[in-house]
Amino acid sequence: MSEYNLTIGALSKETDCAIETIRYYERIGLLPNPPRSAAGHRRYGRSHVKLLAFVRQGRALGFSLRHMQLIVERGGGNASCDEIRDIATKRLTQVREEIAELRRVESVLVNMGADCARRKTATCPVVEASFGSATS
Amino acid sequence: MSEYNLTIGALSKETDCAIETIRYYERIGLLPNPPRSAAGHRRYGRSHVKLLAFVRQGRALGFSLRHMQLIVERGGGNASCDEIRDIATKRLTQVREEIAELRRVESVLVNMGADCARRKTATCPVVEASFGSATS
DNA sequence: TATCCAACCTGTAGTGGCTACAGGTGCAAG
DNA sequence: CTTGCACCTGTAGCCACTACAGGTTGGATA
Repeated sequence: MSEYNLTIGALSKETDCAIETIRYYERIGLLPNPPRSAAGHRRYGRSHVKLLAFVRQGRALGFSLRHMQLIVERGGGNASCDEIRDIATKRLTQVREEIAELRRVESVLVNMGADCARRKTATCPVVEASFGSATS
Repeated sequence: MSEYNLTIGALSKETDCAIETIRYYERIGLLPNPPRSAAGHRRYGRSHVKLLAFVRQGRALGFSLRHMQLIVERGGGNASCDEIRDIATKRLTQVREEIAELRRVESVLVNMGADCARRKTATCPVVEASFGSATS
């Protein structure tokens, strides 16, 4: 039944999450304290793999650890869906803003490159333009 | 001539950069130590405004402070243009990768929202799917 | 059985780029 | 003369890790 046969290294490989990070998550209370072997080594089961994979997926989507903690705590509850959807919706808005901002950045960088390629003067035109002779 | 008549507060307003951040930049050697008034207050001139504005613009484009420091140091030199263009090119690549990644994230979030709206079960389907009954 | 090395353990400090205090000084207006 | 603001220094906190130092354990080999 209780097949806690995974070492922290094995869990790390399965979830593609660094060992240090797993211990960190445990320390901040995001992952439960796993059972220990006689020698004090952590032993994990399938449930831990699922939970950690879930957290990592959330992180990859840009949710904070605080948010993941909130979701995990409220995990099974029935009043939680709205709350979670709210978090997800906010994140979606944020992602779209970030994309818009990065596109602006992209175009600025492209223009910079174009300027740079056009005239190769002694002083970099990029620096020259914004920066002038301001070296104290 | 030497019109160092700007207080740190005035510089902060002109560059839209927090006072604490200005002092931080000075501490790490990115901004030069400005002259001081009799009372020990920092006094800035036009050159500082330009330099700080340049750094802030770089930051807004996603360059690290280390990079900005490098560019500022090499600022007037003639061998610097290639180096700077190299940094900018790398950043452009990175920005494009970030945009691609955020688009992936966006679509995942949209799907999540759709799932969520479709069936409002007791347990959140998002949590249910990835997370199962893993609450230790 | 002795030995070796990788994998584990704890605890602490460092990263980047700020941000937020605590506790003090200076200066001008009412 | 006292109120109140802007400034000063120095330190600690934030997030999410990451990187040690210095020690124990587990399993394979000689």
